[in-house]
Amino acid sequence: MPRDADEKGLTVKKTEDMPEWYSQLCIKAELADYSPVRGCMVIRPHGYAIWERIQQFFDTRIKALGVQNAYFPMFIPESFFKREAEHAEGFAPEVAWVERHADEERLALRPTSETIMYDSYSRWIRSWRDLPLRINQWNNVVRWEVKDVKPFLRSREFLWQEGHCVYETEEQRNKETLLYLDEYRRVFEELLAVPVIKGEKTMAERFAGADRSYTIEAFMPDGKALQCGTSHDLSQGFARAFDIRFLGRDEKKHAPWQNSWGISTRAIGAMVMLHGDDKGLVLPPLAAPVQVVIVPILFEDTKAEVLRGSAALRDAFRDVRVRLDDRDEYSPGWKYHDWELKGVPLRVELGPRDLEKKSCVIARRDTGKKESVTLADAPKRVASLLAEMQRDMLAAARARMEKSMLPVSEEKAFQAAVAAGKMALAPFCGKKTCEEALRERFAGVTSRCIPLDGKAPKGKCLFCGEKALHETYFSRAY
RNA sequence: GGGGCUGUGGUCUAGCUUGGUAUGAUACCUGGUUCGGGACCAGGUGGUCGAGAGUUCGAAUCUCUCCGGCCCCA
Repeated sequence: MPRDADEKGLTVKKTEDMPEWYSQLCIKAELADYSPVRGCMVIRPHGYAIWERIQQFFDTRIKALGVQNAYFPMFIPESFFKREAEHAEGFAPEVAWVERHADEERLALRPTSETIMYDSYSRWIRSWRDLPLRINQWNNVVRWEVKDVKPFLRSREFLWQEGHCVYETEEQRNKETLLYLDEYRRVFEELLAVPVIKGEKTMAERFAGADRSYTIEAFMPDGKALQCGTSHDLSQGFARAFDIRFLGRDEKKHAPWQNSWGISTRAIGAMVMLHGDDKGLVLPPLAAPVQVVIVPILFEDTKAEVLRGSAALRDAFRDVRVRLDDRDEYSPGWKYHDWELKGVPLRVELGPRDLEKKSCVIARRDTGKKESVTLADAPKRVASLLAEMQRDMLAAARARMEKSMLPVSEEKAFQAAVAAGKMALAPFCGKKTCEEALRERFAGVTSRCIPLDGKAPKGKCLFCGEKALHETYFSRAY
């Protein structure tokens, strides 16, 4: 695609060509780069630092809930993979295989690790005293996607965490599955400022091998939903297939209850697409690797003082992640553009005029507003602006999302809503066959979730006329 | 599965119809000058023209094969 070569910044507007805008943004903001292998990406330091923010936030939370980290192999024997029939069938189209010799069993590159982990679990679990077992791993998985590959949103290999817990009782399991889902909500809303809907997946969208799948769904500005995290109540098929049993308090053998849950680097994609603008990335302060950048305005005669003042300011901002950009080879304007492209939440400008007034200028990335603050007040003001920006970004995104959610009660309104890039909330019977028929009629539209805080449905299923079980969200999706 | 477009220094690109050893911009390096919203001047580094074969005195250019990328249809 021809681009203006002299444009270091984005050459398309977000509203004009969002797929192109998104790809350019990921590359030019140095979050990611292409790789020699189609469908795979390189995560560059700026992108990886955001992933580390996510890891740190979530890892701290789950450890407080009693989860331990571990690591399992990325190669899974085919025989393991096939033990749970529904699971094997569900993942079959996107599994990549390693085959070395004809007489050796081939190995799957894990698309998810239920099978290899549960094989170990069967040896580790003997009695009810071994439960609950709560293990998480931060790892990579491979899903051989063929179409619409994009940095972060869909790639053949991606990073994620997968938690796999085993419980004595169904009640405890059910309760915790939802607890992890709520932790995901916190990652997205509190850290990434991405509002989400918590819900249950319909039968057609359920994880292969689960009795119930829960999801958090975000809504992107191009009218597509993005599944951001899932938490599954697994069927006891896994326990049976991998022979996980425990001796209960009643001195009898029981099959335990399990869940699995995951979020991936896709979270970065959601944040980029939701908050980015025509100037580049906009990072919510808590997720930003650098929260404040100080740009000194250097003139020959005042250079030394301004640099000294800038360094003093940097030291005064010791409670935030701050960077002093004292590079000599770029003009201040060039640096503004560069840091805006990279999404740094606050920029502090310090020049001779400011220094004379014992003040500095603070500019907000999300609103573009600038204000002059005394040097003495700057650290406090920076802290409060960061907190404000974090809140405002979530509130603004939530307001936009709510405008995109539309309850409908007849098929015509449904069609109009999804065509207009909205998320339609419709009464639905929940049947797999009904949903499959619906996908034929409305190309690209799928059920997103049954909201957990939803009301009882009014009337019949919008698509087949049978009894409606739930109000359900539908839209196009990534 | 069918059809179309495309591949030239890191990036974007001219040249291809009509064959003569590659144009410009940007980036990068050096020096100078500048710096309150992408400064400027001078010099410089960097290309087996996607790969292979063929035609020709001579191929980025013509022919064939292969490989990659993008788009449309089923």
